[in-house]
Amino acid sequence: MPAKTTGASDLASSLRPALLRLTRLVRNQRVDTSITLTQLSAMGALLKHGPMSAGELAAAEQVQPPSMTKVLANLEERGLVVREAHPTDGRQVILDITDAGRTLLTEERRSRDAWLSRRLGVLDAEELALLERVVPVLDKLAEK
Amino acid sequence: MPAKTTGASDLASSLRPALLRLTRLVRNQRVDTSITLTQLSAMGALLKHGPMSAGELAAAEQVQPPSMTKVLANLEERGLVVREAHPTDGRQVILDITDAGRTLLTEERRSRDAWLSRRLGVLDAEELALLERVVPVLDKLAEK
DNA sequence: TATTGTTATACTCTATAACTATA
DNA sequence: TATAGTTATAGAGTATAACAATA
Repeated sequence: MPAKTTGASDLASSLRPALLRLTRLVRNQRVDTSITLTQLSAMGALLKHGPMSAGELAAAEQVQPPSMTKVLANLEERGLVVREAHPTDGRQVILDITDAGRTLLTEERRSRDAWLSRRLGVLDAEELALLERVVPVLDKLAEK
Repeated sequence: MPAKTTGASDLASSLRPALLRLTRLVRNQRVDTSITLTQLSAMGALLKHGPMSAGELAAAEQVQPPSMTKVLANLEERGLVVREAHPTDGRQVILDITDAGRTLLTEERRSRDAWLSRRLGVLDAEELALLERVVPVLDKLAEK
């Protein structure tokens, strides 16, 4: 008998605190304190999905536009992303990651991954496989 | 061929932003703004594991002791948890959830679960089963 | 001395409301 | 008028450092 079927409500109740605690653990793992997990994630979205408007990026990252404005101001100041004018709509701002951003993202991921990979070491092969398969499910859930 | 095996490093890279975004979505779902997800999670830990010291609770919740002090001060003020003296160690403070805390926790879970359960509706049966099985894995990862 | 918890302080993250510029 | 983004402001969440009380 594989995985007893609990209700969606039970799943919700157990998933919520599990996400909260694990995210705290991951967020506090500040390898290089000069860049935060939030900034890293925004840069990662640009790298993964390509250039997009500030509004689109805010939506993709599940934050409100003013929050993204702050993140972007910081990233632009450091030359990690660039703002470009939208070709036809003067209101929109198109963001793209720079080469410096790509380099930093790669380096940061390497050191952070080293830490998380070590944590992942407490899991057995079956648990790792399970976790791997669930990542797209988490993405789908957050997509809205 | 089920689930191509990627490296632990790739898994870390994809898991991190997925956790961040989904937690933002869940945290911002403030059904009743009078209590926060952090407070709810602390009460949930007391309900699940029984009375424990402030330090133990901080460790279980993956926060530093001063952060937990703040959370507990708020919860105690509202009569949702109680502080009791440790029988033999005068330094320690033992926390327990009150009946009022239990009641509020149950109600909050109901309304929050209703929302998350609706979100879970975008998943198919296989994805739900997968998610259910991964919750203990996330807990194990966060346990440290 | 070492440990438990609290106080003091500060920074990150994020939100809502109000505003500006463009459509 | 409606939309995209920014500025202003505030609150939640969390940390580190310093302290008090007890072991």
